[in-house]
Amino acid sequence: MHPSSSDRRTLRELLAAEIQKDPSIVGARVPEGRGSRTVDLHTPIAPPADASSLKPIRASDPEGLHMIRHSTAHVLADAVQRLFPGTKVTFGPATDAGFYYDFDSPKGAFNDEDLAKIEATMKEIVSKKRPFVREVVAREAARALFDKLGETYKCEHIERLPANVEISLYRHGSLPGAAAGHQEAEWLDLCEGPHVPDTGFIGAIKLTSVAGAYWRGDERNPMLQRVYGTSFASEKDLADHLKLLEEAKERDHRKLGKELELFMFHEYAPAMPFLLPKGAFVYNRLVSFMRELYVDYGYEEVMTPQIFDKRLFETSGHLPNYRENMYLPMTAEYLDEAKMSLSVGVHHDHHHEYKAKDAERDRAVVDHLSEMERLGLKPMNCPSHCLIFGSRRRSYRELPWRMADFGRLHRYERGGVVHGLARVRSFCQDDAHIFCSPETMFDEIRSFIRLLYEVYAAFRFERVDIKLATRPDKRIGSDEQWDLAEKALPQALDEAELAYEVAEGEGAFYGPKLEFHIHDALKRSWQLGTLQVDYALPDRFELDFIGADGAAHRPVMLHRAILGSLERFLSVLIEHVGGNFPTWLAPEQVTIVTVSEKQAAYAEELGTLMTARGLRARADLSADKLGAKIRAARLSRVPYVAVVGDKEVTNRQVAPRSRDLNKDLGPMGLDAFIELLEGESRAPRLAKRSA
RNA sequence: GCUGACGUAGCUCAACUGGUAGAGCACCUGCCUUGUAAGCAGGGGGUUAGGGGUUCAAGUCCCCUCGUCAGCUCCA
Repeated sequence: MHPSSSDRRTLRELLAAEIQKDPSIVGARVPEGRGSRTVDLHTPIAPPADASSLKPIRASDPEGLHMIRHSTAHVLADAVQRLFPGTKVTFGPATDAGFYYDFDSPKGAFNDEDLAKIEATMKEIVSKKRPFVREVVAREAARALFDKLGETYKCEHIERLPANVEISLYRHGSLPGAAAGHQEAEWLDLCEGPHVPDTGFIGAIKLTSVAGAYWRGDERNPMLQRVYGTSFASEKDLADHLKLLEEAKERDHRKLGKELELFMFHEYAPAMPFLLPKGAFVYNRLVSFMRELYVDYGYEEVMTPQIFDKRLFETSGHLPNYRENMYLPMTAEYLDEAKMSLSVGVHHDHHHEYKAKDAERDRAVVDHLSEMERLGLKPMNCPSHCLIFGSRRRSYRELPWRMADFGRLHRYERGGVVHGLARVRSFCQDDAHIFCSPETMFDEIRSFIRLLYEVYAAFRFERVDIKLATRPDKRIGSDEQWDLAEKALPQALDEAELAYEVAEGEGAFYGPKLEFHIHDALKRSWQLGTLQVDYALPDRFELDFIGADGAAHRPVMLHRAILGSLERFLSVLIEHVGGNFPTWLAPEQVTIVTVSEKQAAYAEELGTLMTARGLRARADLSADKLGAKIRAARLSRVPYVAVVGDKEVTNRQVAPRSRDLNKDLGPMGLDAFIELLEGESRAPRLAKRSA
């Protein structure tokens, strides 16, 4: 399989002239197939016919940063093996934010002190500017080498590598002789690259944390010690990154949720949020915003039960496929246990004390438990919606039917995965299911995408990335159905001129899906919206409608959400705006503060007036001085503070101060100020569609 | 669920190797009558997450339970 090495040359040779001019070149994008591949300077390739097809990568490019980080992971492993002899290495890739390396260390977990020592050693290695060297070895030689070094994980990995893969090693200079972890002059790792030319390209290093991680990510495997870190081409880039982390910490919705009294948690209902008045306001405003849009987009809202007979979830397939996430008050196993301990149905001839009365009582208990055993809390709305659709004969004239539901859902999530409002056990989605004929599916997808963009624009999410998740290996439904569904999704995206990425095989088992990822103010990506095409549930519930031809047809069901979980959306929104809700969402829009107690009556009058006009105003009549009141209002992130002193009382004015401009706007007539607030209170909408 | 760390007043955090639980903010009361990010004084507030153990003595050491955090895995 390997091309003969004689005609291959490294990029260092091929790009020699360019590197001479620009020493920051660390590799290139090399055309391969329809796309391209990132190659470092160490790796020989067959020279392309057209030398200009090699696009140089500099240390400052994203791919260059990736190489820097991957190289830093090697330096990390080098340092760890030097400081903690006996430590075995496993994998150490670069990630979006940095890199990590997983170790099997006889010492166990590393502490902060260890991290500091490791970091110092890494810096020492980096300062030597030692070159990375790539070497191709035969499989057996590699096997023997890592066997000798006692690197059992690497040996296992070599075994798993496909036979046609070239096995390469990367070495870089460690400290002299026996000090190196591998008892070699140079630290080496089984690695396919790419790496920077020398360790000097690593401009700044920071080890951030340690955590346990399973070998190969499988919880049945031994736990390894993962050291996380990040690195950059320069100290300035690192400083910028750390500042961003600091900012993210400041905006953490759990912190702001507490400070701004938006929500709370209690150990009596772990991972189930309590929305306090202010948080509940924002939540309800989100719902009312969606409802306004639903009017224009032709949705109808329904309300459905919380608790169901489990037969519903048998029909829908949730019990077989989703059981571990469902809240079941009583399971068959518990019922059996209860029967055993109550000894119902067991003869008690030798127990005089177990009387007929006891048996009767125990049977009553079991009857009650048996009834409980039939129940389950809904984890999704779709089954109820199928019941509604199927409740009577439907005509094609009723389709498409866009059925919205803000019903509360309960899903059991494992203890380690819950996170503030972002991952909870009790939540609500801006959920809707569109029942339509296969022929109108395309139009529905198109209309949904327009709605989705209108919603995201209202929250000023500037960038949306779309992923198309296609058929997984394990699936239901016919290939024809899948073809149809997988054709409709990209067609709608193409028409809207939206770029997307394909995620092969990541669709739901019942249909392909679109995922909509937004970028927040701190450039972090979150999946919010989703659209799933489903042929399976209509089948399982035997749904049909009478077509124009008088025959029964099976509808297609589109599962769709834009905000996703309202709780999660709230967490994203809080962090996106840093707690500074825009006026239309702010639980309190204006705080009226008095200069002295003399203006109290006027302030109260203003509060009443504005509240009557539908604004959210409050008068702060506390004994604090003006500065203190303004400070308090600013800390609570109110968009406007309306200052009233004697001058304002006399002229029926206010002196507003804007949160977003952080300045005093000067005296303003009362009506003008109310108009300003009313204008900002309307949710942002796109222009109506023409026809 | 697993690995590790953590849990002290409403919030943020102190209390050296076991030796009388504190501060700032917030809250309440009073004084000040105030002009754009903290006026002054006084006061109330704790079974140190819960339970068990070791000890003359436990916030501190050990065990269990619950919860939280960082990861792993999973996901809206």
